[in-house]
Amino acid sequence: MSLIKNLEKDIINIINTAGYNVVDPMFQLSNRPDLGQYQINCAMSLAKQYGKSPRDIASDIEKELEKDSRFTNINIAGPGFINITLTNDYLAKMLNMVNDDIRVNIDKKSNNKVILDYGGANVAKALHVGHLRSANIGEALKRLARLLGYEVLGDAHLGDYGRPLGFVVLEIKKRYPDLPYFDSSYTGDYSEIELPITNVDLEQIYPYASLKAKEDEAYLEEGRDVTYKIQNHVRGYYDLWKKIVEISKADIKQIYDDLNVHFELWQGESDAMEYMPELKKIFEEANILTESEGAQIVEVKTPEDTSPMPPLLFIKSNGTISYETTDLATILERKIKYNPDEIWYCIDTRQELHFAQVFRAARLANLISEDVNLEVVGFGTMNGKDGKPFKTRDGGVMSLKNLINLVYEETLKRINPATVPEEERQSVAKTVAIAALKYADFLPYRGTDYIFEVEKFADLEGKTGPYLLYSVIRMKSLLSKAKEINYKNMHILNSDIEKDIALTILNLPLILTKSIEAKSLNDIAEYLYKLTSQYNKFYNENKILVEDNEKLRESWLVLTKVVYSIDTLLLDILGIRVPEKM
RNA sequence: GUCCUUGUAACUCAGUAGGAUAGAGUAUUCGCCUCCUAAGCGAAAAGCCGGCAGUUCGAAUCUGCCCAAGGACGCCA
Repeated sequence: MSLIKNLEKDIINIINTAGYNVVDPMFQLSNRPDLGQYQINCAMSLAKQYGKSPRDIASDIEKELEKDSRFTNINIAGPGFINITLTNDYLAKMLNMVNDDIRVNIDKKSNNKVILDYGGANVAKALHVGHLRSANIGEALKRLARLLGYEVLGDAHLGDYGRPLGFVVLEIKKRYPDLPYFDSSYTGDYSEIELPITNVDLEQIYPYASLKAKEDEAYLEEGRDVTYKIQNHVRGYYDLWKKIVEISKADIKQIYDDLNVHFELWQGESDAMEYMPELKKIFEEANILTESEGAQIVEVKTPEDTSPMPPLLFIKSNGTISYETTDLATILERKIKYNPDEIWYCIDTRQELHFAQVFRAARLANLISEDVNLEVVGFGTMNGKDGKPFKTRDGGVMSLKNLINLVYEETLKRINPATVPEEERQSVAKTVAIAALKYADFLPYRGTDYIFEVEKFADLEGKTGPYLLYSVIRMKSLLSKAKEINYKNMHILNSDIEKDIALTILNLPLILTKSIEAKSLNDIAEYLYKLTSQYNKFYNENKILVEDNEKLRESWLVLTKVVYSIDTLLLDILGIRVPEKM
């Protein structure tokens, strides 16, 4: 158990000794630092329970607290707030423990096995700015969960199936009718064929084809036929589809690599297809399929529902399957292959109803054990300044590549030539640019929509990714200059700002716990800024390396080292890389 | 129409298991580099927390109604 949680436990015991039974003492960092470091707020709520005045209760608790040598400056304020402060010695002692082993500042949460579905990339379709959110949050959530004890498998769950891909293949057929893929007499090996199409072409073909399908009935019909051929593994068509997936996947992987987003599993929707027969059997045996308007559906509405809950379309009236069914097959696939305790879906909140239907159908069919937690981790939409989903000036969606490039141009201008060698400028600028993007995306709570502005992401000063990188690099540089100095122990916390830093450090476990419970990273992003800016203030006020008082210098170096290690730990959780210099 | 989400400083956002004086960044104004990276530090100014009522010792936070914006609501994924 972490130091801060232990402290809380001790305080519960003290309150019990004072004669009051309490589960949550409401022990927290004070928002009135002038009165004390921490506050205990339970006296007011205990008042009703015990029929006494809150101040009397606070006074009883105060008497017990005073017996504990770790606390000082205990006082009661207002209706019954108890303010306490830790002694300097005790605070320094705790910081030494964190310095010795950072694990005393982290609480494990669970050792459940989780499959985390994030990314949301579609084959042959450019990643756009909205994909940043899923990739970012998903990856960070995975890293956070692992730190707190979970075993997590990240799955890209590629959109590689369905009619859009049929249209892409159709359009390629229109443009390159002589390709052997469309020659039924061709008997050679398709894998040896050079396709005259790059990912850039695919990204252009996709919107063209889907627009044309909307306007042209005959084209639509042809597209359906091609889709059917792909899904039934018709030679040539199926092979071309595989080739497209391959080309597109390589490109998608490259961008994810740049973003420091890595998947353990690169399953696609198509991989779940082999589980369809078994899925159908399970649903038939569960006897929950009914026919409606020519389709096979599962009624998932319950009498308690007050909100819209349409039936799940298991098999569409034209005999094809819906993406609800694909998601159900994927649950089955995951159960068989990985047997997880939980499956988390990091998806746009607009898809929540869809997943609610899928989860209900899975429960009705007893597809997966009742103990397995199926959970949606929804994130908000990136909107433009008009409050509508973000579009570029020409009405298109801005690609993630373009956004990265835009920010890159800004960071490149600011790389310090005195510290970064010429040959490293570009790679450093890219790392800084991506840090700026990712951090800006983490700051708002995941569930709410937020307004996308290029200027916000390209901002390099203030509460930004570059600020954090700059500060961490400065700490690292300082520590490397202190290599010759033997520093091991924190002896003294000399000033208010040093104590503030110490308190922030000790509060880390609460932030991590809150973050994993909310499955949001904004508290971690906020905490990083708080800790780092407190440190920068301290850094600005003191000249550490030239300090004559050795005990003080040693303490300052320990403080620097602890802040540095927490910063690097948290940046790594957010999937933000730190360059050597900038 | 039904349901969900949101409304906090000029802008973008935190804060919502009720707690003391509502925070941050940006933008604005003013200070700080002979010394560990100034992408830094400090200061000032900026608010009827959408509105009205209620619950409570105490409400940005909970409840009700209203106003405004966005989203979802069976054969696209």
